[in-house]
Amino acid sequence: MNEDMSITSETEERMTSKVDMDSPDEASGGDLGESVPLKKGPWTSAEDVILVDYVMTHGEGNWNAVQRHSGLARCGKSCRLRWANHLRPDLKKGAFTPEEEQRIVELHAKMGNKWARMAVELPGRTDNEIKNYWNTRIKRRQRAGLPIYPPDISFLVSQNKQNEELGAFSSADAQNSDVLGINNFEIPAVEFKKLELNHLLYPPQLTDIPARSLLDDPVSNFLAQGHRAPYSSTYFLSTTYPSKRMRGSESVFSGSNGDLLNSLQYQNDGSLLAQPLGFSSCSHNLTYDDNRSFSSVVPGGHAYLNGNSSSEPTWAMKLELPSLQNQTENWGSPHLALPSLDSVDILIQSPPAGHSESSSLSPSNSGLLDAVLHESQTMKASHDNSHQGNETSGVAVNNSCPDLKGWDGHPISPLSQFSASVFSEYTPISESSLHEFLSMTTMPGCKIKQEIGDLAPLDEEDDTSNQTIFSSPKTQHANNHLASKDALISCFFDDCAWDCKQIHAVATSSGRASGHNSCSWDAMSAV
DNA sequence: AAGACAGCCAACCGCGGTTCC
DNA sequence: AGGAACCGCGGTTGGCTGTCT
Repeated sequence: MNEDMSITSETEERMTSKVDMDSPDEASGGDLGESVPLKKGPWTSAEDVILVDYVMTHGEGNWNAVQRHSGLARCGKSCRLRWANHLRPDLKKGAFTPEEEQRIVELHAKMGNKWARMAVELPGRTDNEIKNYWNTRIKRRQRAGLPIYPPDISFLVSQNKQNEELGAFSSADAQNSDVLGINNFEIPAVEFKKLELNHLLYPPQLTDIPARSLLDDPVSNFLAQGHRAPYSSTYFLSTTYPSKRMRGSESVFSGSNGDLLNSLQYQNDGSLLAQPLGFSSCSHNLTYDDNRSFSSVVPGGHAYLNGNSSSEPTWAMKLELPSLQNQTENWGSPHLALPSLDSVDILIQSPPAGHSESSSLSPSNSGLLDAVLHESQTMKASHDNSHQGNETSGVAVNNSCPDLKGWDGHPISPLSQFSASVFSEYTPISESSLHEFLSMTTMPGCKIKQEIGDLAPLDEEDDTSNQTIFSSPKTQHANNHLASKDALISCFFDDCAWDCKQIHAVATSSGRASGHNSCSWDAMSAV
């Protein structure tokens, strides 16, 4: 279908093609002759053949030369896009599989709107595809009032966030640990320096605990659960369990959210070992009310808005969104009104700047030690405030959305509420913390764009070996050149080629892994 | 049957980073 | 050093299609 739609007939070309000489991009990128207007609109099969022929001959890159050398009346940018999104031989066609969808959710939780990076993790898929999928999905879910992420992913993200924060402080500003109240945990700082979502410090059993189970008896269930959440994926089992990182009795929740979590530790065999660690740096408390449900008392928490308890991970956010800044007062308002869907979108995509900054500051990131110090002080103040008045603010938050729905439409679980709450750990809602927030938004270094990949690229062997098949267009070309051009072109327009491409992708991957790079595309096409 | 609406997707646009001269 | 060219990314647009009313 995609191929059919993207390759227009000549008749359609006449109808839809248009010429735009005014585009500044083409003016800058196109080195064409004065008389050759650049075409826009859908590509024709003839143009595709020309482009494929050119790429197979000259390789990828230097896209503006395509027009010069092949006569294709397309700007370089358009050529690159066409190749990357439709003509590359390794592209996977068809709808996303459930596994891919799950992966996208996880990756988005980890990376935010880093479509290109996500595409690297999803072999055969393009950033455009993923982006379109996500945008559609997000709109649908928002419209339905559902959270963006399933509770277990929210939970993972929230824990990762805590680890990130601790990592930042433990290594970059260890002397400020007293500010955080972190005094007596002995986890080596190195564990925090390299954290990313894939390397969470707890085993899958814990990630898979159905959030709902906590509703009945949070503590005992939390300690004893071994069954799986409905959304738990094999991905978690295969990629998020860094056994080599699990030393004996390491803290599972190396973050700082609440005494319960702080008290949980895992042994190497995955069994829980309850041991209070005695640190609690966060500004909210976990409470266990008469309704036998957890409530996370936080000074703020936009994650609750619109029922989106599973907020966007903060490190995925950009900080320089004017619209976000405009939301500040609403966050600080003691009588929060539920935002419109549009504003929720903004909120989902852009949590409070101060918050984002918090999570963005890792030792490997930008070196903004000042910012770290500043936030240390902020956290200290927030911590103090939480002891003074978090009860009231927390109740307000928890009562503000009585009919929250979970990922699958079920009432939101207390665990996911907790997960959402920890995102908002330093989100201002009280007057004092609002001031902190406002001060953070104007502090130096506030315009950092947080990118998780930049934070934790240090331990890449897991990711690259497990997930990345086509790591880059350049390397892809190195494989492509092995293939016969004719066979390749025939595959492009052959409905049966899809499976070949998948096989090719797998074979290419395994070939690389084993040091065999000579997987022939011809051979695969013949399968 | 037909119009409205939403979903989907290809393509475009603008911007920022990098490289080249 | 600085400007131009190139490249890639993320956001947005517009057209097609399917579904609903």
